[in-house]
Amino acid sequence: MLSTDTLSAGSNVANRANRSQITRALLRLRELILTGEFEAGERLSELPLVERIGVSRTPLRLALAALEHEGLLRGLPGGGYVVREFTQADMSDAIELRGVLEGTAARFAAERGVSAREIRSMRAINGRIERLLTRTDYESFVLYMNANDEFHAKLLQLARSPMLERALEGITSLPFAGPSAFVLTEALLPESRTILMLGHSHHAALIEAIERRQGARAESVAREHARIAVRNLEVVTRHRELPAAFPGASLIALPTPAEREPA
Amino acid sequence: MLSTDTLSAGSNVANRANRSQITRALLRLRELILTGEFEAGERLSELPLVERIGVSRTPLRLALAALEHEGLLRGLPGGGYVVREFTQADMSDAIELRGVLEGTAARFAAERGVSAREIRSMRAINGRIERLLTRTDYESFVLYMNANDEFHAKLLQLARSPMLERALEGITSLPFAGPSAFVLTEALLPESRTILMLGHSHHAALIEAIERRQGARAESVAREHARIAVRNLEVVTRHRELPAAFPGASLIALPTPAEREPA
DNA sequence: GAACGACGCGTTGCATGCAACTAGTTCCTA
DNA sequence: TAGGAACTAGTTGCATGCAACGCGTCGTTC
Repeated sequence: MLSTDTLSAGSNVANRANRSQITRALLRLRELILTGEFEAGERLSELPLVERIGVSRTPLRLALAALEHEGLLRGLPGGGYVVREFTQADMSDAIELRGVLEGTAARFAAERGVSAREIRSMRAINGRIERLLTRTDYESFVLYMNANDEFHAKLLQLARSPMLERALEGITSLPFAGPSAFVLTEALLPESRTILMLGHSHHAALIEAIERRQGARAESVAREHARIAVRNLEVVTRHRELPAAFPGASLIALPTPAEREPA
Repeated sequence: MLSTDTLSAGSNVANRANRSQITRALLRLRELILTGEFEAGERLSELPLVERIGVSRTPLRLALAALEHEGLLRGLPGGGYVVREFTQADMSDAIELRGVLEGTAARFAAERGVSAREIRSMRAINGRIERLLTRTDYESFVLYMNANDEFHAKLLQLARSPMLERALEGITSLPFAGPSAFVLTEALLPESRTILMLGHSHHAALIEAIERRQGARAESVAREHARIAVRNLEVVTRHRELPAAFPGASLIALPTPAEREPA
């Protein structure tokens, strides 16, 4: 097809940068899904996507399969994929599961022991978070998100368990289940500072529990910490008029049970 | 390739039965890996596999990608796949994680409530398990495995959480992490009956806790239940001369002396 | 003798053509 | 008029050819 000519100059460069057409298709597809470009439940046919994304069917199919494994798509029995939709119960369960797994990470870290150096590193990240709490501009929220993600990544690392990393990755790959999924939405709420400070104190308790090798405490604190996100989810879904909502908000299914399919 | 002619008659029949060449390749590859046909760490090149399995490269690649998501293969940075190897720590962590997630399933079931009918159904399965414990023939062990798998599947179902199902599936897809992974190995041990009876009593406690809506108890019983498998793993790896060992035993990496840590 | 460059082989990534299947529609027949 | 059969459009499944890449080897040159 001729239109690839116009793309190829750019795409071949991005090609090497992105490593492959598969990656390119994966990133673009994920972006399209998460920005609500497709209806929840809409069928994704290959040929239209080929035109839209600019890769051929082979890498596109691999990307679609990857997104199915990731949970954003659902395969149809007769072939083909549809955009998966999530109920609010799905979302809050996913967040609760993140809490369970992060709780296990915290428990492992406490039980297996971490060096004083690593404790200091955690405290340093949490100190950065604390300083960011006093600022209310948009950029500080972005910096907060980064620091928060860093804290959670570091916690996972302290558990020293590749299997746990894999399991947690399977959950946080869902757009609404990550540790910072609701931070930017939260910024719009009046009580946001209170919530963020609560999170900060959870972090501090988590560090202390790990340092003192209190596994059960570390686990339960991490679980409660995740439930902040459950509360945010409930707030956001109650005010569906909020502008940007949150990543993957377009995938939420209408809560009416009558809408459920007979199959 | 000409040899497809000889295969096509048979494979086309199996084709429809297996639903697709991808499924065919997936099942065959998994079988080859788990029976130890490949070395742990061995590179799997596509062309030799095409000859060996009898499907073309396209569905084979899809199957390889699926096995990577499943965790049995590891993708190389330059392309291609190698058979993943697991340390004993990986295996025991995976089992512990199954306990954590099954514990969450048990807690959800207790917190959300299950009908008396479902409690009876669980008791019925556990009753079948109890009756099978008195028999020591091979076939009874197979029946035991089926009933045990059924019990664990039912437990997961009672949690009523698709997200939890997905997360648990990600763990139990590893061959050594499933609830019945070590049953057949265990049959060879002198203390097997004692172990199986312990498992049975765990099941009974689990049912009772769910019935009484004791979430914390249900969770901790399920965790402890999974640790039976950790103990079995330790026994088996200590006696590496055991014949069939367990599914995926060929994937275990030899522990480097540095990894033997003070208990 | 050592180092560097070119060539060849094996490998994966990708694009595309063809076949099979599904669903919807129209037309024919009872 | 109602039911069924055939046709058509759209879709995915699959096989294969080609190109690019990495790597080892061999030859040449300094």
